[in-house]
Amino acid sequence: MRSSETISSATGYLLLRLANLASARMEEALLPFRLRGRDLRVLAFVQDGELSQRDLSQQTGLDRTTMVAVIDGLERNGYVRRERSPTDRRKQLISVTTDGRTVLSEALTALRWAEDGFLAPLGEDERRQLHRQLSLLYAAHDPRCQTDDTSELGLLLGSDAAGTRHSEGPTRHTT
Amino acid sequence: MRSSETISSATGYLLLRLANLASARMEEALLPFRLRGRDLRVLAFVQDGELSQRDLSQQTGLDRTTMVAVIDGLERNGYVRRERSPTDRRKQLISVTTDGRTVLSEALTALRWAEDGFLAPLGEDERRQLHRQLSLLYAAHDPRCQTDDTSELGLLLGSDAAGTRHSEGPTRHTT
DNA sequence: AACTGATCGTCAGCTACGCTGATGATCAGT
DNA sequence: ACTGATCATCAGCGTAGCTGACGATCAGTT
Repeated sequence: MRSSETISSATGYLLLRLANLASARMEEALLPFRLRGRDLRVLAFVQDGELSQRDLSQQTGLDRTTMVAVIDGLERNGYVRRERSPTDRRKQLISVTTDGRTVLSEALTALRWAEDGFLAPLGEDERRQLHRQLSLLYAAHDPRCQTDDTSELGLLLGSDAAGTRHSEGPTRHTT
Repeated sequence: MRSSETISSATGYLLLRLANLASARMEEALLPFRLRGRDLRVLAFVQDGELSQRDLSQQTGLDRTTMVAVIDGLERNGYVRRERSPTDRRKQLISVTTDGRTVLSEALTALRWAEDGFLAPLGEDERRQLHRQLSLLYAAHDPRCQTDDTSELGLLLGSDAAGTRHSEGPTRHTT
């Protein structure tokens, strides 16, 4: 048995390597827009309404401190604006500018091109299937999409258990 | 139209975020083995035969300089050995130790546990489908997995073309 | 045998990322 | 007015990956 096959055939491994490759392509596609991947990610959510940086952090999954830098960049390029919330002056409400809206739209299009290229090896149906499975999995894992009762805890325990208490499973006696 | 839906529904986006989540779990699962994700990745390929660090770099997709550090770590833990090739004394042939073999096997098992947990939200069939699509896509993109006759060149051109010529697509006049 | 160009491993140094912890400003409740 | 919590921000840490350079070694040429 070749162990490389063992690991190459692991779904998680495939996921990671493919994400790497896809990421490279996407970054490349976004280059001319002066946007990094995470910038677009944030920008896309900004357009949904007047959100605070905190909100954006949670929605995008980025760290709150990272968000500062991202917004800085977007603001420097004139894609978004910072405004203190009138009701809660601690918050910075982030709003997209017309420039930002334009760039977002163009960048998303460019991204789709890149994505299409990346997924080209798959047929129409396979692509749809892939998208569906990924969506399901993402919905199940993203804390943002959880119904409040099941809550993060339940799922974490449910699936993490395999990882955390693997003292029952494969153990490693730290020599 | 909410643009967050636009980007959240992008397959590439899902791929990236899921890879992030999966990666965190896998790293966590490997913790007790004193292995990082990339360590295991390398270790798995080491077992395939006596490969040079150069070979490993290409196979795993890691940088040649990164490989030095990875091998250093693996060697420090006694999982692999460095030996100069007798036929080409520039090369370092990396071979796995019995300790390394044991750890690899255990770690792979732990990884499967974690993976199962992560994929739990999907049904049996969905999981299989997902794995299949990912495999296909990976095979199409990874230069290493190409059948030797078609050769790296052919498929690279075949699939890269769609991504490379996106200059035909939406362009951005760098003002 | 000497010379040239290429290859391999290694190292120093740079850049970028994400995170922790602390700080000042602000809010909500008492 | 006081206390505790929340928000944005900043400094700093550790890590990852990459570039560029270097010595050692190989293959081919003369």
